[in-house]
Amino acid sequence: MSWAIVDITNFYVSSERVFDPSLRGVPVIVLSNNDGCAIARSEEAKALHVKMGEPVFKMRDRIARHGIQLRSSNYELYADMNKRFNAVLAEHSDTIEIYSIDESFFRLPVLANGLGDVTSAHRVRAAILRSVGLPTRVGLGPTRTLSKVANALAKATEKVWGGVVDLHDQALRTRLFSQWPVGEVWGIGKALEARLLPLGVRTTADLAALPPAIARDVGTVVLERLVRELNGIECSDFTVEPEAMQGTAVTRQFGEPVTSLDELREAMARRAARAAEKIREKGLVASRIIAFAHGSRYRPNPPSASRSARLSPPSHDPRVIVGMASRMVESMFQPGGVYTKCGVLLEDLQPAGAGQADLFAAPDPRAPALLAAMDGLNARFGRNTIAVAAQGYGPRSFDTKRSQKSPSWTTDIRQIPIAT
DNA sequence: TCTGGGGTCCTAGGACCC
DNA sequence: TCTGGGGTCCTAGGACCC
Repeated sequence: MSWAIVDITNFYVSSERVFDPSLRGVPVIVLSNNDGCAIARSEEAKALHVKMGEPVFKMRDRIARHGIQLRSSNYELYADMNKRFNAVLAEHSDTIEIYSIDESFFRLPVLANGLGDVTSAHRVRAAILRSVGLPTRVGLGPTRTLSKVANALAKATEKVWGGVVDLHDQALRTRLFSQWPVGEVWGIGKALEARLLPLGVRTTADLAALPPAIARDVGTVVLERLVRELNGIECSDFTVEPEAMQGTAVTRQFGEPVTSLDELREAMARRAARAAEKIREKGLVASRIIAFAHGSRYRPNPPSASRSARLSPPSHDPRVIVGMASRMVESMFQPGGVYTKCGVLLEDLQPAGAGQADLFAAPDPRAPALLAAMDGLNARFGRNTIAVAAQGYGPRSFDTKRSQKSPSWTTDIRQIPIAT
C-alpha cells in the first residue's frame, strides 16, 4: 500500500499572493476571525519570529517596523482555491481524500514494486503551481502516518530535496527518524510529548521502537496505532474518513463585547441560523443542540454557561433551532457579565428524512417549501436577505471584524480582478 | 483596549435496565 | 460476615489536528 499527501505551502498567504502581487517577497500575515491573531505567515513573517496564533496587539511594533502586510481571513477565496487545487489533483489521481483546507491524501497512478513514485509527485506539484499558482510539498509512505511524517520532512528539507520526501525505504526512515523530534509527529501533541519524555522517547525513532502495549498504556489505542503505522503497518481505521459530518459548530468572538440580554440573544440567533443553514446545505438534520456563551478568559470572573437539549424530531429548521438557542440564552444569561464569545453546536447529524418520526410532534408539512424558498433567496441575493426575526437586521457592533479583507476575487463577479 | 474557529476520537463515570 | 454482573446510553472532559 502506498499513500501520498500534498499540502499547500502557507496556504492562506499563498492564496492572497496569487491575486495581489504586491504581497510577494514581503512579510505577510493572515489574521484569524475578528482580526485577532496570526493564523498564516509567509516565510518572511516567520523569519521575523511571528508565531502561529500570536495576537496582533502584541506585535504592533514589529508590524510597523518591518512593514508586515496584514490580511483578514477570506474564507470564500480559500475555499475556492482549495476546490481548484483538488481539481488539478484529480487529473493526476483517481483516489483523493480531502483531509483539510490545505492538504489532501491521494494515490499516485503508477506504483511500481510498491514504491512511491517521486517523479509523479514532482509532476503533481508542477501542475498545481502552473494551474492554480500555489506552491506545495508532497510526502510519500506505506501508511498515512508515514506519508504525513514524510510531508513534514519535505517542508524541513525543501531546499535539499525539492519538496518531495518518500519514506518507503526502511533505511531512510531509520536515518531520518533519529533526527526528528517526536513532538513533530502527526498525532503527538504537547501532552503526549510530556508523557513520553520520562520513558526516554525523544525522537521519532524512539517512538517507533516503543512496544505497542506500552504505547497504549501511555496514551490510548490511538497512540498504539500510531506506533504501528510508523513501522509501516497500516491501521486502516486509524484516521478519520469523514463520510458524513457528525457535528457542526458556529462559534464567533464578538467584534465588541456584549453585556445585554437582547444583544446576546441576537448574536446567538445569528449563529444558530447559520448553523442550521450549514446542515441544510448538506441535507442533514440535527438531534442535539448546544449553545454556549462566555467572557474573556484573560479577564477576572468571566461569565460562562452552556445549555444542551435534544431536538425531536431532528431538525434543520431555523425557526426551531433559533427558537431553542434563544430560550437557552435567556436561561444562561448572567446580568452584569461581559460576554466576548458565543456559539451553537449541532450534533448527532443524520440525513434528512432518514430518522425516526417523533410520536408527539407532527412535522410541519409546509416547512420544506418555506426553507427551500429562504435558501434560494439567500443564495441569489446574498446571505441573510431573508432571516428569522430574532436575528435582527443589518450590521451590529458584535459582528466579527474583518477590516483587512481582500476582495472575493474568484467568487463574486463584482469583485473580479481587472487586468489593465 | 486588543488573544480564532471547526472538526474528530477516546475514556471515565453515572444512570438505568434486566 | 459480607455487598451480582453485564449491558447500553449519555455526558463531560481531554487530546489532537489544521
